[in-house]
Amino acid sequence: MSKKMDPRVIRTRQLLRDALVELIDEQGYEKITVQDITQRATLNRATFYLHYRDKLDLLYQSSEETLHELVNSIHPTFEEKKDFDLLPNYEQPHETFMHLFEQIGLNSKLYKVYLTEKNIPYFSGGLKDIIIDFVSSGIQFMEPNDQKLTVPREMAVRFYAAAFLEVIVWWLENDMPYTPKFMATQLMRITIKGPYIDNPFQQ
Amino acid sequence: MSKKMDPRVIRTRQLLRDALVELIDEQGYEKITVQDITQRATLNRATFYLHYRDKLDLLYQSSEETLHELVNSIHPTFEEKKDFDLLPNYEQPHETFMHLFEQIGLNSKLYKVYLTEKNIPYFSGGLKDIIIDFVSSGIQFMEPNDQKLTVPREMAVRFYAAAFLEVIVWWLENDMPYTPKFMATQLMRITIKGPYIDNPFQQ
DNA sequence: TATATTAACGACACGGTGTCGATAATACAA
DNA sequence: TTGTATTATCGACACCGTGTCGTTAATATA
Repeated sequence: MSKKMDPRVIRTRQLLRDALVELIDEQGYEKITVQDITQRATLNRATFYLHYRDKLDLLYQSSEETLHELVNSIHPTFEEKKDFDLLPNYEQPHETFMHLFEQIGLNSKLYKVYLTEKNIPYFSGGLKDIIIDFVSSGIQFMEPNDQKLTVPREMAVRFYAAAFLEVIVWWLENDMPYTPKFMATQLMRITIKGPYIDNPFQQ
Repeated sequence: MSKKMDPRVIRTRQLLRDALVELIDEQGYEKITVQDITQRATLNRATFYLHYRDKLDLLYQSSEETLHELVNSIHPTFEEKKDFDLLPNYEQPHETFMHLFEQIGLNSKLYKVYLTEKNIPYFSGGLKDIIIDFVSSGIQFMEPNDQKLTVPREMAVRFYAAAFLEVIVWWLENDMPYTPKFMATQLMRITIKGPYIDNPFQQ
C-alpha cells in the first residue's frame, strides 16, 4: 500500500512519528503538544492535520503499524509449528518467544519508549492482546479441556500474558542485557518450573 | 491529620474525588476537564484550584491516599507472619493475598475504574510497586541467595508481580466472581504448581 | 518542462486554563 | 448566640493550544 503513496507523504509521516518518539522520551506523552511535534519534525503545524486527527491519532497509527509488523514477523513461525511444543522442550527456547524478542530488539527505541514511559495509550494493551492470543493458543493446545489446569483458564491466560509482557518491559528497561534466545529460554523455565529449582512441593 | 481539617475541606475534596471516578468511568480520563469535574461536584471551578494544581494532581493525590490505605491494611499481616510461608502451605490461601483482595473489594468502584480504564496515570504503577515489594520479600525469604532460582531474581520478581496484578484486574473486570479467599488460593496454586496439574516435566 | 499534488504560511474563532479581587457562606470558639 | 477566621462563590481576564480556513510556494513525477 505504501508503494502507491507519494514519497513526500511517507517522509512527512515518518518525521512526525520519529518526532513523537523523541519527544515522549524527553518530556513524556502528556506534556507534548502538536506544536512541539511539528516543530521537532520541521513541519508546519497545519501539515500535521493533513495526516493525523490529533496527537492521539498519531500515536495510535504508529502503534498499530508497529504491532502489525510484529505479528507478521511472528506469524510464520506460529503457523509452521502448530504443535507449539510449549512443554516438552521447555529447556529449549520457544521459537515464537525468540522471534518476539528479536523483532522488539530491532525496533527497541520505539518499544522502550512506548512500553516504559508512563501514560502511553494503546501500545501496552495492544501488545498484551497479542501475547494473550499466543498464550491462549498454547494452553488450548496443551489442555483442550479445563480438567488439568490448576486454575480457571481465563485466569491462567491473563496471569502468564501479563508476566511475559512485564519481562519484555524489564528487558527493555535494562537495555537488553540478555540475548533473545536466553530470554526465551528463561521464560520457558519459569513458566513450567516455577520460581524455585528442586521444589519438593511442585508435584 | 484529617482531624485538624475544616470539615468543608474534607467534603469538598471528597466531592472532587468522587466526581473524578464517576467521570473517568463515564467518559475516560483523557476527555474530562476541570470544568467537568467541578460541575459534577457542584463546585465552582476556581474552588478546584484551592485544593489541587490540576486534573493530574487530583488523580495523583487520590491514588496515593487509596494505596496508602491498602498498604496500612496489609502491613500488620505482613509483620506478624514474618515467615511468609509462601510455599509450605501453598494449598492454603496466603493471608496477605486475602487481605489484598478484601481491601480492594471494599473500594472496588475506585479500584476498578483506576485499574481497568485506559490511560490512568500513576495508579497501576503504584499498585505494581507495592506488589513487587511483597513478591520480592517472599522470594528473599525463601531463597536468600540466587542458587535455587530458575531465573534471575529481578526477572522472577517482575514476572510474578505483573501476573498477580493482572489477576486482580481480571477479578475486577469480571465484577469479582470469586471470594478473596478463593482468589488467594488460586494465586498460590498457579505460582507454585504452574499452569498444569500433574505435569511430568515439572521436577 | 508541464501538471497535479502537497507543504507552507498567516490568520481566525474557539475552548479550557490558571489567576485575580470582591463578596457571600460557613464552621467553630468565645 | 455572636464574632472571627476560613473557605466558597462569582465574574472577569489574559494566555495558550487547537482545528480550520484560503492563498501561495515547493516538489515529485510523467
